[in-house]
Amino acid sequence: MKQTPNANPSPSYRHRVYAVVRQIPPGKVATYGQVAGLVGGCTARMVGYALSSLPDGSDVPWQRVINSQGRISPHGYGLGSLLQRQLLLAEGVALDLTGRIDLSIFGWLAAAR
DNA sequence: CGGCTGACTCTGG
DNA sequence: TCCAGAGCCAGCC
Repeated sequence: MKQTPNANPSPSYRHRVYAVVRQIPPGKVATYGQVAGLVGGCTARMVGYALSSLPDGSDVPWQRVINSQGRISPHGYGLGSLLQRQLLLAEGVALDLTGRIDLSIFGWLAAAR
């Protein structure tokens, strides 16, 4: 089936974000801004809020979504960020000692400024 | 219907 | 490199 990311009428804005995030290949990471751009007509914040409202048991690799700085935001009492880091390492994504990811290498669209 | 919160991003110091 | 403030929209109480 053809995936029409931004041309797919979703019941909710969040579902549309999930569709894009779900297209992120393993071992790669995308920024909120990138996802927002793919979704179209939305800001990076909307993506973050959508993921924050992520339903339980969803197949959305939210862990592959990070901020523009290539870093993990301190979400969920700080426990979620730790979990995300572990998941990324398990995916093969190398994290810097400071917790930074090289978007020019692991970035899905390699949006290195 | 009104108000608050939130996994962001940018610019300046 | 780190800190602070402002702009933004959607969802929930």
